Amino acid sequence: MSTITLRDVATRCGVSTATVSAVVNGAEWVSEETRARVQRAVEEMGYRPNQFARSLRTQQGYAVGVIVSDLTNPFFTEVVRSLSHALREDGRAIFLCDSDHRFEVGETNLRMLFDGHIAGLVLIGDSVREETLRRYLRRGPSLPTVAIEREYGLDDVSCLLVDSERGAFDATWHLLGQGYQRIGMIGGPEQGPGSTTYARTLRLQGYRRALEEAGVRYDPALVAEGNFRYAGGEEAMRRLLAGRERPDAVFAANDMMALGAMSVIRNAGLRVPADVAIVGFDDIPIAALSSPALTTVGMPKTELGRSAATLLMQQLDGARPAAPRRVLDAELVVRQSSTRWTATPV
Amino acid sequence: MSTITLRDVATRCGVSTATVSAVVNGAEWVSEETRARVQRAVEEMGYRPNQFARSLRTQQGYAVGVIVSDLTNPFFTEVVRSLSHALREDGRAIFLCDSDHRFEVGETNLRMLFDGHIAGLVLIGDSVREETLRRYLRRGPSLPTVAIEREYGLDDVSCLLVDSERGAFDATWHLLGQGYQRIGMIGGPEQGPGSTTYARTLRLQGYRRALEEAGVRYDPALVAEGNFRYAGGEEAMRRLLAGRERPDAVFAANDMMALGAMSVIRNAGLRVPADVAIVGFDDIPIAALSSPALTTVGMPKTELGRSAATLLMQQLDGARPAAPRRVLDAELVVRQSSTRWTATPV
DNA sequence: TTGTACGCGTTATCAC
DNA sequence: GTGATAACGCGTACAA
Repeated sequence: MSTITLRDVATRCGVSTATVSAVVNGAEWVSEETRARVQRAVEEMGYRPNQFARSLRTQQGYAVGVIVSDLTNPFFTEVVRSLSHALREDGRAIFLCDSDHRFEVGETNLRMLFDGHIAGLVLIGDSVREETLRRYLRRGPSLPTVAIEREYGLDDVSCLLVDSERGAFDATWHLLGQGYQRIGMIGGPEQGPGSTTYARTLRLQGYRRALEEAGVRYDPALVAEGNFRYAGGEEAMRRLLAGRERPDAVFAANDMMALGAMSVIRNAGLRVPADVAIVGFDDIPIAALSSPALTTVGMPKTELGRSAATLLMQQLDGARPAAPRRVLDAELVVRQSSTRWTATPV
Repeated sequence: MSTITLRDVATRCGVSTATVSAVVNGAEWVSEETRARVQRAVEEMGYRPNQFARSLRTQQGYAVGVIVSDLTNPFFTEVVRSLSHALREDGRAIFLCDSDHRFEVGETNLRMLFDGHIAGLVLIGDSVREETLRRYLRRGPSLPTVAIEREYGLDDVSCLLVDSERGAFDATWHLLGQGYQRIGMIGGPEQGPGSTTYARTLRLQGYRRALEEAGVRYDPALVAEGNFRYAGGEEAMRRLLAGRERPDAVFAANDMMALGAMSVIRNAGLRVPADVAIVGFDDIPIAALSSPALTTVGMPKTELGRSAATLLMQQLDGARPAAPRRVLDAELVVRQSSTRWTATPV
């Protein structure tokens, strides 16, 4: 019942541990004959290499650390899902951490991951301050790292981003096209976690650019700060409704907040989209299910996960990434929550 | 830049590695004075124990493996969140795997986890066949294992369950009380992954018991098989609607399916709850947001995660668990999707 | 109360 | 082609 070691296989085959190790790791220099013999023994005895011993020796882990800012947000789980799928194919395990939108938690996670000697790191969302990450990364030979939706000014971190500016522009433009006049926005937090995501900055910019191009004056009173969570959307929407002149449309920087806003609007006795239109961002599965169905900007979630895995694996294979910064596209998905003049759904 | 080892700290303090090790691991026998000195050196030098070396030596990992059957289902993420939170407090990392409702994937995951030498295992949902689990568990000294919502007939696996029978009974009874006559059900899969969850069996039983106690004949034609996913709910509902006499209420074995069913109902031009009422199970966050808001049976998600962590940690501390089987309660949450006679929401 | 020395299972560097 | 053997960093008998 005790575990089978390299040595066990070696003695059984009458070869040395070095040889077995070579076979297991696919080294070139073993004769075809012994290779076959060893391979068979490995199978028969059910030998599995001890990762601890291996990692201790090679000074390099095999698991990939992943820190995600909110496991509760379907956008993130979708990305994680696709990421973990791709990584599994490569035989890599995932240390998953949820930073819960808090830097302290994210940084605790980071410490745990480094203590566990991971092979690579994927940061999804805004879980860790740049300064902290830099400190950790400096400690050793550069750790393959990929950031999703957050740009770090560190050479050896490849960033996987989405052109949210364009998406936000499209969303706002669409609202303008529907005839809405006072278009508000619920943005991300202006400080702390989330504030430095690619998403926050660009979605605000896109919104402003659309207004500008349409010749609509930008009114700061129509922009409320959220926190990318449902409750934050509710709160922000309440502030917006309490304002002097309420908006007749709202673009929220993500779907969770959009849904929160929607509930507040309806609880206030207003109708979506007749009284207030609403557009979100991400296209999480619920967006299509809410009622009215939520117009939103679709993020390439699966693609994000898959690309991150690819980027990471390239780095793991020793290649300094050719393009350490990659930008994907987002696409507007029009549903009922923003189409004023069409019939209400059945 | 090279890593600091136990020995570095030892020489710096002029003590032996054994002493440092003792301090780090909180052994009793070190004098207060040296302890302080060592502790300070540890801090100053930024020493971090090498987990690989430690685990290699102790033959025991520090990470906990978690296999969840569907990361896309908010019920599971909620449980994982709470679990990982509790485990982080204990300084344990989590290897998270998504089995995607497929045994092959789940079992691949299991293999990876065992290769990684985890300290404990948590199975959420139905990811792994009992037979497979038994095989793995037999291989070594018993690995602390907790199963959530799935009962395994293995001595050293503690099972954390929810009394779904009662919840399902309540749900069905509630529908009967609302005056619905032909109450259908969308259940879990009858074979393969999901079929052996606690949830599937008990929710069906509760449904049947309620009918029975109310003196309503059980009609197999009103029960459709689903797969715990949104699409499965849609499909099952389509079959139900295509039946000779359509149900006027449907109890779905989880919320994802309930939501799928709801969309099919509405697309068929029927109204919820006027024409067909619907009740789900789990009380995932979307349930409250859908429109009409979904009546459902609330699972103690946070509690499940937390309890699993506790159970696991007890086992990790060497205690054979007192109650290897623990059953929590579920509670009916009545919302609009099942209340025929009340006004429709604003 | 502290130090010495060995072994955990691998991989890498030699010498054969 | 293959086999000894020395690390990798830590925990822990056991001796002092």
